Amino acid sequence: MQNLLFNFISKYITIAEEEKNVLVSLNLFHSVKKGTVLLKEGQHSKESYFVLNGCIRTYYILDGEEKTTAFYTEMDALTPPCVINQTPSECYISCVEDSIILVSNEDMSEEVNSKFPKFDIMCRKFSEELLAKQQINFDEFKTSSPEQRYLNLLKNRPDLIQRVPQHQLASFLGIKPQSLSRLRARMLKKES
Amino acid sequence: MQNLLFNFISKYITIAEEEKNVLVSLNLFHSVKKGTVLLKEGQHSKESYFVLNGCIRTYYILDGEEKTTAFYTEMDALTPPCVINQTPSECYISCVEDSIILVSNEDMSEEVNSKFPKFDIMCRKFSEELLAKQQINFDEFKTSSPEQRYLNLLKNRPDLIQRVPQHQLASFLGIKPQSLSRLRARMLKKES
DNA sequence: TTTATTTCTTCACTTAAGTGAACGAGTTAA
DNA sequence: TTAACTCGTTCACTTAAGTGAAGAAATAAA
Repeated sequence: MQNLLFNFISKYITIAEEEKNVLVSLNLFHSVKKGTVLLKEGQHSKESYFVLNGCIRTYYILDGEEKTTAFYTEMDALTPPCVINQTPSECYISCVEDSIILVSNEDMSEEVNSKFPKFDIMCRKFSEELLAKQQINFDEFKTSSPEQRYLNLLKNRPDLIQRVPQHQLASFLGIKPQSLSRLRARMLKKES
Repeated sequence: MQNLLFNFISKYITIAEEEKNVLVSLNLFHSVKKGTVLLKEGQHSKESYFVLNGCIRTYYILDGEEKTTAFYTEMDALTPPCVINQTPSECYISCVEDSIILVSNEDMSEEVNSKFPKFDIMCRKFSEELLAKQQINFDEFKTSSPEQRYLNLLKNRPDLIQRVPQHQLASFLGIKPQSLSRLRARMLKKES
């Protein structure tokens, strides 16, 4: 499991054995059960997450309704807005599946950065990459209809459609579960 | 005009006179006319923009139709995805109004970073902030209807509604110009 | 196993966005 | 000044998403 992390890091920087040991000594790995809520609205948090295995999701509760905004799966990283802004959280984070995640908090990352300066460089590269990815995602979402979004998802993250409950998927696509059902029925008809 | 930039930078780091001079010597300021296209689909670019005054927008052309995804106004910064990914651009950038913008390219920023190391720190802080802002924006967009998005815009960026053509605004809100007209008519009725 | 509960689908109906066309107001060009 | 164009609005019509209810299927709990 740790090798997954080191492979990931190697994409950005070269990492020595002793540096690996620094990371291991921090005890970052956590195993969390499906349904566990990692962050609730109103909470203060300094934690960032990195998914090694499984799936977590972010959502809001607006007018008593869950609005899912993102799914994070293998090798996805997530720093909730409330951590960066140092404000109480407006969103929830929970586990869609039993997952193995890496949890780091800001105080810790300062410690890592001092023992392991290259880590800082990696973080910057990584966050630049994230920013671009997010921008593209946003643009794609804005410029397409629910149906196109569903087709995009089928193409880019087909696994999600299998592993995530439909009503969460629907909300992720910006529609109600009933509309997603209809949309799928419509598409099947067209095919035949 | 340069003071606008220095004030902005001061929010992130303290900046000395000599450092200001390094920046000024780079000749970053450009004055661009309304309608000027700064970036076209297919182009390669290493340029980032910072708006001191005026308004620029990013858009895509899909099926011959313009899809506006963002407006950047005073003190907004923009690094197009193609610059980060080093791929040909998929989007266009053009000036909505006569504007004064700061144009920097990647080679230059390396030079700045070496002469002026604190700049790097600023960039990281700034890009973290951007990432969080973008995330919140995205979440807000996803969790609301066109009407709510319009109300949000009225609250958060009322100036945009005045300074930007309706059909660009509509596409920014994810709808057609006709629908925006209708939506506004509907809201006026409700008020009375 | 049986009972709840959650999840997904379907239906009828309402509401809002998409489409194509037409019109007037304002701007630009000839 | 006239003609061409762009822009915003309105209209009638189509299409798709929202809503509330109901039922089937799968999952979890007793």
